[in-house]
Amino acid sequence: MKIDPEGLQAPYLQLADALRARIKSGEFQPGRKVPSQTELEDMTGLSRNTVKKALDVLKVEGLLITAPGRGLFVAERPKT
Amino acid sequence: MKIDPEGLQAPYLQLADALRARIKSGEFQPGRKVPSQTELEDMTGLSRNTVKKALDVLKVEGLLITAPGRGLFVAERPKT
Amino acid sequence: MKIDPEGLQAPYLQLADALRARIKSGEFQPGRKVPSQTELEDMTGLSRNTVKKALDVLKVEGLLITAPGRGLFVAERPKT
Amino acid sequence: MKIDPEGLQAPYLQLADALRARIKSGEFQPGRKVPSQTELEDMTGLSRNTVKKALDVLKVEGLLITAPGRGLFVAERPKT
DNA sequence: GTGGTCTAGACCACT
DNA sequence: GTGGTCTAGACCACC
Repeated sequence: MKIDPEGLQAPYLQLADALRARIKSGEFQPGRKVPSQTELEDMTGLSRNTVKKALDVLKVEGLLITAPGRGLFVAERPKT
Repeated sequence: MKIDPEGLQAPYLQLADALRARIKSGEFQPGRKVPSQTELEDMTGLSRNTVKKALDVLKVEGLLITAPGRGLFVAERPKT
Repeated sequence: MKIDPEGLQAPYLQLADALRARIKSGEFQPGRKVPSQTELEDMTGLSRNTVKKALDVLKVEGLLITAPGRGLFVAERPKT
Repeated sequence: MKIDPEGLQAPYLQLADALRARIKSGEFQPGRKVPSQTELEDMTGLSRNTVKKALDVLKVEGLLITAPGRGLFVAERPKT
C-alpha cells in the first residue's frame, strides 16, 4: 500500500487502485476485512479527505460500502 | 538557468534546451522533481506563456508529462 | 433541563419529556435548532448512551429526525 | 439557489438537487451556461470543497462535465 | 472507536 | 480566469 505523494498519479487514485486490486484478488473478502479510514490514513500518510476521495471512487464503482459507525465493507456482489 | 532575452535563440527555446539538458543529465529523475511552471517563471523571469511554450516543446519530445493539479513530471521512459 | 438521577422516572425519560415539551412549545422549530448529542450530555451530565435513549424515544414518536454528520432536527410535520 | 446550511439535508446535496432540477428543466442547455465553481461559491455561500462535492454527484450521474481551464458543461445526452 | 460533513487555505496546470 | 488536488482542523451521529 505504498503511496507516492510526488508520483504522477494523484494519491487518491493510487490508493483506489491499490484497494481495488486487493479486493479483486480476493484478499479482501465480502464482509469486513477492509482497514478503516483511520488505518488507511496511518498506512498511507494521506489526509482524511484524500483517503475518503479514494473510497468515494470505489463506492461509485460498487466495490465498497460504508456504514457509519460500523466500518468499511466489500460489496457482496462486486460488478466484477 | 540563465535566459538571454536578446540572445540568438528565442527565450522559450533557450529554456527548453536548459531543461532538456538537466533531464538528460539525470538531474531531473523520472518521477516528480521538475520545478512547477510558476517556479520556472520566477527562476527565469519569463512570462507564463513563454514558459508554457518551452514546456510544450518538451512534452512533444516525450520528455515531460503534465498532470492537471499535480505538477510536471519527467517521463518514465524518455524517448532518449 | 434539570435531570434528577434519583427521581421517580428514569433519567432518559426525564430528558425525553423535557425535550418533547420544548419542541411542542415551539421553542425548537422545525428545521435545525436542537442541541447536539454532545451538548445534551454537557447540559444534563448524562452519559452518551442515556442521551441516545432519550433521543430514540423522540425519534420513534416522530418528533426528531437525525442526519449522520449533520445533527438533530425537529421533524417538519411532527405527529402532534 | 437557496442553500440552508442548517437544513436537514446536507448542503452539497441541496446544491446538487437545485442544479439537477435546473438542468432537467432545460434552464441549463447542453453547452456552457452553468455558473462556474467560483460563482456557485458566491451564490450559495458554500466553501470550495462543498461545491465540488455537489458537482461530483452530478458528474457521476452523467449530467455535468468539467474541463480544466474551460469551465462546466451540461452533458450532451444526459441520462434523462 | 466508526464514517459523514464542512471550512479555510494552499499549490498545481490549463485557457 | 477556470477546474483539480491536498492538508489541517472542526463538529456531527452512529456502534
